Amino acid sequence: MTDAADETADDRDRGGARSARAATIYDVAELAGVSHQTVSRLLKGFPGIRPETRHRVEQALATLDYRPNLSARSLTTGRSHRIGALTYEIDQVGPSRIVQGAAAAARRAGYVLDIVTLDNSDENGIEKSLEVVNQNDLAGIIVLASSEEMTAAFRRTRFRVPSYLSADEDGAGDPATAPLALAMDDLIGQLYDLGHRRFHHLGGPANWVASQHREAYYLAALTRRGLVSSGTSHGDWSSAAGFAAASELADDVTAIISANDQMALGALLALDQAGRSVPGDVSVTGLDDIPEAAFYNPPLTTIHLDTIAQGAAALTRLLDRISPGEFEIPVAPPARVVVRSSTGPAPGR
Amino acid sequence: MTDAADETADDRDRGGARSARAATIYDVAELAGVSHQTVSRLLKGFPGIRPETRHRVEQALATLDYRPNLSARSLTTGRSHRIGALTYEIDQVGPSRIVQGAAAAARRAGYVLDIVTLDNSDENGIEKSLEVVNQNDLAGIIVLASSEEMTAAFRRTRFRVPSYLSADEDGAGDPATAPLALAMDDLIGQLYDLGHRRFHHLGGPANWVASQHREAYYLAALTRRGLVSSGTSHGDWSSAAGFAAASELADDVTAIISANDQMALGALLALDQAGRSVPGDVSVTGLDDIPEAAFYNPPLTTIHLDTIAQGAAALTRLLDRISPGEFEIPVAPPARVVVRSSTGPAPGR
DNA sequence: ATCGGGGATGTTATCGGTAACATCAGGTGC
DNA sequence: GCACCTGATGTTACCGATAACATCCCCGAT
Repeated sequence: MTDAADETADDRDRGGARSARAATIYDVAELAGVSHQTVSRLLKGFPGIRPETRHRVEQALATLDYRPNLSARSLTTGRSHRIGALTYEIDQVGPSRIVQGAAAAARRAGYVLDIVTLDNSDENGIEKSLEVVNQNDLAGIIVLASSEEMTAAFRRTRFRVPSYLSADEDGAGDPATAPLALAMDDLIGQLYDLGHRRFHHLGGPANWVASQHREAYYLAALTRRGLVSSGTSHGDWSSAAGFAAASELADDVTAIISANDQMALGALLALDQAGRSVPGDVSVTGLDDIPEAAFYNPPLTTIHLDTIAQGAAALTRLLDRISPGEFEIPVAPPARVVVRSSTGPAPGR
Repeated sequence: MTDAADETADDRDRGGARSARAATIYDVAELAGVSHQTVSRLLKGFPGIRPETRHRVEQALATLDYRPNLSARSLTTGRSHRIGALTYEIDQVGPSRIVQGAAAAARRAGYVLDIVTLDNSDENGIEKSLEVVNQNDLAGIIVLASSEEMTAAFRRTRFRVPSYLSADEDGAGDPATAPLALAMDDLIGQLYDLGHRRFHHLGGPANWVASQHREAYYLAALTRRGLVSSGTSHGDWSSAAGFAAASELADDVTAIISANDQMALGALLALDQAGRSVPGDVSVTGLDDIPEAAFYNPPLTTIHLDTIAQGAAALTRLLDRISPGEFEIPVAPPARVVVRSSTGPAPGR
């Protein structure tokens, strides 16, 4: 017996309880003494209905506790209100907040998200998952976190509904214009001004679009200052990966730029165990600004991203594709550097 | 323009592309020269079809790339394959993994999860959300993280489909038998053996069922040993709350038992800033064993919970209610104590 | 040769909505 | 006073599947 699955006996009784059969517009029509079409019209907000008739129908609606049958509705209208969302690793804080934002945006627009989590370990999971979402009758398909493989599979697949491939939390990937690139440049610039010259990057998985963008921004910011990166270690976004990477760091590196906060946490611990002080000997930065980052020890300097807003924006773009012009695409606040205590002057300055 | 919403021009082209109209069983039937019913039978695995006919139909199926219209199917069968899931705060690691487990279990059984995230700030959000899920035609409704208010609202509501109220990650709440209670007793016992006598609890929100259970287990474990708790500080599961609570801790407390790992992280930082060493002066424990907990500084002693399995188990119980006997309810591995470096002998021992 | 039976397949009704068209009553114009 | 228009409402068809019932055909038993 599992904890989560547990319940009181009371629950059990209530859980099974339910009304016999849901009322249809025909039931309502009969009770109100009108035709089912009149009911349908009223439900759709059609204006030309006599006040008295309207009242009778509304009464009947309430009496029978009418709820529309969505299957029937989407059968006739030919469009459902479900959106298929593909994502990796929903338990990672970044992606999960993106999903949260997307789900909220969908709900506001009267849609629901059908979330399909991809299993990292499954080789042909992508194709299979794309197949699954494509089978169901969806209003649209959105990919919220993408790898190279995902991108390729997505391009190959012919979807029968509008689809949208979000480039993860990073964006266009253009180091000159992407908001995150600007923030990254700002971050590197601040460290440069503090005297740092040897930088190392803790990247995400090499095949993730987000990793690629983040690394590109990092490299661009270095190049702009005439610096060459000490190297990039690719991890899997986990603290364990950050720990491992930081354990075998070159001695001359004074600044570690991590592609997310969790890996930075691992790096923090590895450095501490190696007897190197942060920020005395090495400065460490994160990316995302998850809520915990402010409570790492030392509190983490990072780049704040509004992932919820990004998820909402991505979903709204899909909605715009489903019914153009109907939705206003929100502008997310730009990424910004948050300076805390994990960064400081380069040693010897 | 938001990062997440961004894409290459290439995406844009493909995104809009889609086939004109999906093939129906009638299209397939016509192409194969049979009746639509024959197609339907074949799709349902009806055995009595001549091999030659079967072949023709399968050919047509493939040619037209047939996909069933789920709306039509659930309209006739009278049952959908969507499950409404209500949860708080999907960005918290614990709940989000529960959702992940539930979603995976649902998908395996051929259902999809329609996730509704409750807004904490919204006072009557619960009623409204219950209303929303109850409106849609769902196969079942599950509540994955519950507060007292949620529990009450759930009991008041008359659902038209099977419903299930998971008692969050904790379970029955019986301090004598719940697996988590056993682990908590083990944890307290180990600290007791290390000489700790003054314990303080960092609890979750007072109205959360999970908080109540966790605190009850904590108190029961103390009582069993003739101890009295120094007190409970109720936080909102966040590191910030843990930080605040630990900042005003009584001097004689030597062990802080947090109800989740994030709050423990906050406590760790607060103690460090107050000049109290962990575990030299104070021992700190978490709960959940999120992946990052092993990389806190010091690495956190905590109770490992398989939240993904719990989510799957909870969902399977709902499925069992939807179609009894068809699903096997998995048994999740029990909770267990994971000793790391944030705990040690009480000072002066 | 005829009838019965059962396997393979076809026909029709149905689910609960929406859309298109039909009807009906009352008021207006001439 | 009658044709006509229009606003309110009713009727019918249809979406794409499944279920129930009907039919057809072939084969063996009598």
